[in-house]
Amino acid sequence: MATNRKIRKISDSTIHRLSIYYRALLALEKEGYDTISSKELAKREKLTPAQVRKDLSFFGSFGTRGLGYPVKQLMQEISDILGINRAWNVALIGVGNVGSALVSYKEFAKQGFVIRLIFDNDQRKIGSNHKGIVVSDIAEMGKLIPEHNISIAIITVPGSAAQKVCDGVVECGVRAILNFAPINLRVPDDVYLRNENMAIELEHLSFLLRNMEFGIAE
Amino acid sequence: MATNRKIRKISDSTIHRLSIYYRALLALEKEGYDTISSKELAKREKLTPAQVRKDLSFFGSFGTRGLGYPVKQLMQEISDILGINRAWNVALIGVGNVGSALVSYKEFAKQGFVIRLIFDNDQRKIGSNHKGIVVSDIAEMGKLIPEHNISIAIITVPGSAAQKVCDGVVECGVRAILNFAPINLRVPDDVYLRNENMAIELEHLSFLLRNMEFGIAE
DNA sequence: TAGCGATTGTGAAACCATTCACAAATCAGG
DNA sequence: CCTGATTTGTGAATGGTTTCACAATCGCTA
Ligand SMILES: NC(=O)c1ccc[n+]([C@@H]2O[C@H](COP(=O)([O-])OP(=O)(O)OC[C@H]3O[C@@H](n4cnc5c(N)ncnc54)[C@H](O)[C@@H]3O)[C@@H](O)[C@H]2O)c1
Ligand SMILES: NC(=O)c1ccc[n+]([C@@H]2O[C@H](COP(=O)([O-])OP(=O)(O)OC[C@H]3O[C@@H](n4cnc5c(N)ncnc54)[C@H](O)[C@@H]3O)[C@@H](O)[C@H]2O)c1
Repeated sequence: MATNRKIRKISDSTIHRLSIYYRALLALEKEGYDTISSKELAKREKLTPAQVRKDLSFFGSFGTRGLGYPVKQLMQEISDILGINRAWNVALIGVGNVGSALVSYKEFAKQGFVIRLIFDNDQRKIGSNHKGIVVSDIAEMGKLIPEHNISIAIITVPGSAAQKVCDGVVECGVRAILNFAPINLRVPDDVYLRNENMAIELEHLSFLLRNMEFGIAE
Repeated sequence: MATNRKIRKISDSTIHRLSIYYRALLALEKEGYDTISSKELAKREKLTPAQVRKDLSFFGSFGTRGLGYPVKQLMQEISDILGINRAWNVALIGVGNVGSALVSYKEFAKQGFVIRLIFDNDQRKIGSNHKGIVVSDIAEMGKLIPEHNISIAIITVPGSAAQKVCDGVVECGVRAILNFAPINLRVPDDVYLRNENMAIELEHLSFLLRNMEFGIAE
């Protein structure tokens, strides 16, 4: 099992690529592959075979020399590693444009990320029903989050409210946050924070376009 | 000027941090700061002073020794570098849950990313009005995208349609794509592609939570 | 205008991630 | 059961990014 292996430090890029491998394997399984070599997997995802092997080797030896990796088994291993072989209870705070889109996205639940609670501070929204979930008052967070065993909070409130909301969910014992507000949230060291910042991605594209003509991007 | 400097290769991380510096400077300006030291800027964004200085030094010498960086001027320099000192015409393809959220987000336009065209292939949506923009038939892309001088395409169609849509916008001459579909798009080498994959971020959090108990994350 | 304290800008060092290269292992076919 | 073709798993080499450390520079004050 990959779970009780002693691991020192896995880089963010490796974790990111594990997600990519998982998606590739899903497709390969559908296409009827039983095994896949690092060479072919790498080709599909525009990576190198060595990188695929090195990434996987941090967690164990899942392949068969001369043959490759068994597709189904490797999927199982990666979902063990990523922790997506189980359900996580998720709370979403701020059911506006982005929040509504996320709530109605069925793939998350299929993947094990189940939105159990929705919070807002707008009286017109509190009590309304979103895909079967009644929107709760943000003031109820302290009671409801521990009750529902929430592991992950998704923050989709305006930037001006995000830090306060973040402090609130941390206070409730949530240790993992996905933040959509375009600000740098301050969290304690033992809380995991990931940011989804669409403006930064657009700015990156803008940089690339802007500098194309100067020959920066090789 | 930062624009006509000879630059070899700037790392993705540096570009990402430039966006972060820009946001920090916006806040600092509001708070009334005239100058800011790399030390304080780093502290605010949980980075190191050396990193701030090194990042900026790739593009020029914007600071004053003994004093720090002039806030307003540095903002100007960074927006020159990132190319956000101008407007970019953007097309959005797929006006579903995510697409609608993006269209109604006013901050993008304020930042210079102006959505000029919206495409869909759903007859019920074509012709409807989203924030003043009439949704066009995807079949019109070849005509409208060149006409409107579109630089960036945002793809918010289901994964199954994304590659085809992507090929279409590339065909129209678009060189920068922001993709929300959870698949690895294939684009020619001279097309810039950035992915916004929310599931991968959730999986990263799941990994961290999953492995917390085994002492991986130091 | 000289001296002090602060802070930049930048080579060099340290660190981390990726790629290389090959021994070890397995499969398949006779 | 042996042989050749294949592919893994992994130390070592390479390449890239971050941090260190300090000379150079500037503002300020007297
Ligand atoms: N809409 C987009 O396309 C987009 C793009 C990039 C980033 N973002 C960011 O995502 C976040 C959400 O954007 P949006 O467009 O959905 O905004 P929105 O205004 O549509 O929704 C925000 C929601 O949060 C609620 N809210 C506000 N303060 C709250 C508080 N203190 N406690 C609980 N709920 C509160 C509001 O009632 C509202 O329902 C913002 O930070 C925005 O900057 C949005
Ligand atoms: N909704 C979310 O919260 C969420 C989260 C993560 C990822 N995503 C991804 O973002 C993308 C969009 O998600 P969504 O929830 O907005 O989906 P959606 O079904 O609500 O919207 C998709 C839109 O694309 C249009 N479309 C479909 N095929 C098209 C084609 N060939 N040409 C033009 N338009 C076409 C549809 O008519 C629809 O309007 C998907 O790839 C999804 O996987 C969504």
